[in-house]
Amino acid sequence: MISSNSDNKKNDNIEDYFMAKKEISQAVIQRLPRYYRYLEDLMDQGIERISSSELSKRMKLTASQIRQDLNNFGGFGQQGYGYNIKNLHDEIAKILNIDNEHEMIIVGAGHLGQALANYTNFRKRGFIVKAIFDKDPSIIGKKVGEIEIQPMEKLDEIIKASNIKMAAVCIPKNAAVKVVEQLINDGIVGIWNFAHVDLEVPENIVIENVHLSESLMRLSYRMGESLNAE
Amino acid sequence: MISSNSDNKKNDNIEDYFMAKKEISQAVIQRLPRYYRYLEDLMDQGIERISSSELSKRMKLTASQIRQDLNNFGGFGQQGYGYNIKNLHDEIAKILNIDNEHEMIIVGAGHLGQALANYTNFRKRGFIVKAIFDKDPSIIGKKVGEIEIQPMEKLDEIIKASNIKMAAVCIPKNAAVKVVEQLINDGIVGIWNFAHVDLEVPENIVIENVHLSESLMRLSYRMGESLNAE
DNA sequence: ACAGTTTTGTTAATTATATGTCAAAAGTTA
DNA sequence: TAACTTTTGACATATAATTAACAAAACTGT
Repeated sequence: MISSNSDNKKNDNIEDYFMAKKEISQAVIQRLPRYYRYLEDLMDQGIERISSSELSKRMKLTASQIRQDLNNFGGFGQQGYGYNIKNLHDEIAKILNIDNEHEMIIVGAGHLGQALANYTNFRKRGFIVKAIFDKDPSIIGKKVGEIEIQPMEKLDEIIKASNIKMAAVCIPKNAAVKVVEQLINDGIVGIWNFAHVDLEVPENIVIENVHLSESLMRLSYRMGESLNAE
Repeated sequence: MISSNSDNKKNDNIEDYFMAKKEISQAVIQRLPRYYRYLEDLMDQGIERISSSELSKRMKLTASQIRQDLNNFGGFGQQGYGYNIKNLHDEIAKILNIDNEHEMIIVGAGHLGQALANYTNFRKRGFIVKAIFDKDPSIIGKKVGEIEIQPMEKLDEIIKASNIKMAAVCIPKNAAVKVVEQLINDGIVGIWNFAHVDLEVPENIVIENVHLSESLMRLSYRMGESLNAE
């Protein structure tokens, strides 16, 4: 076989080819924040460097997988040395797009919405809750942490007057469908969805689902398996 | 090649072989609760039957995948007819081990713990919160929904006096490691872990992690990708 | 500076997952 | 009832993800 091109990897389209942008698999994206967490912990322990082999023992992965995952984004390691933890941590922060602050809003000030609003760890990672909304008049004006619950009527106005691109949706599924449409019209790009519904959105909009009841069902399933296995 | 056994599928060990228990892949387990949710919705809409092809359109999967997933557990469909929704719903409930009630406790009565305790949807699916615990004396005795916040000192006593096998852990990671050890000693089998740590547990113990900050980071990553792609 | 060790990044092999195909079964219609 | 349609379950094929292997690079100790 004759080829004028030594790079015979499949390319879905010519744009990808020229941009040399390989598609990152969902499995890798899934693991990425976990690497970040482990690197954070290692930094806190004052450790400076780590090999893929040592990290693989701690994370219960194969060293091969770690190296291959990281090499999707660049060669961050050094032969004979391993990875510099601070450096790798910062690189992954860049990849995850958490090397800068993100303003966000929360729609729904029920228990879950309030829990998210109060969750100081998010702020530590640069996620700043700018506003929280609810339709229930009896709680509007109430303070959640440092911010006041706003009526839904203010949603469009507040988003449009800001640079907010991210919204957590913590309302029942029926309400969620319409609100999400509204959010997208207002310029929201990323939706952290806690409603029990798969939202249909244009392809430039990003949805991250947190279906807690599905998680609980998986726990239940595996408990059943585990008890059967005895 | 000559084989005395027409079943030439790989078997990891002789026990699996004799029990005819095929290993269910994580990918399937991941999807199972989603099938359940869609079937529930279909029932609510009063629809009686559905083909894998029609369901595949709604769920954005291939019909082939749906049939293969379900056939891991049995042949629930009928040729020329499809699947009876009520029947399949009930079968999946059995598989997920949610055809009976599960008592559970919540450790940590912070915002998240309280949010879970108040989450009526869980009760609807048969998950009953029997107790909620916290170490903060200032909130002990306070009511969350119908139950009172108990001091951590009562943890062992209450679990041992009951048949509770499931616990949600909503406390900081440092505290979580010790508390989980305690829970396991008390007879807890399944842990719904909201702490930012990977817990080390014996292999008969089941952990389902909900790492919210990792989910948020994935959202952030994908938003970065989406904005770059423009 | 040299010999030996560690460890990466890359390519190849293996395993796992998803998709496509089709005979057989059951439904539907005339 | 007979012809035709639908649809499954099983299996075969294709794609994706993980693990293994190893040459080349950089480190370590003498």
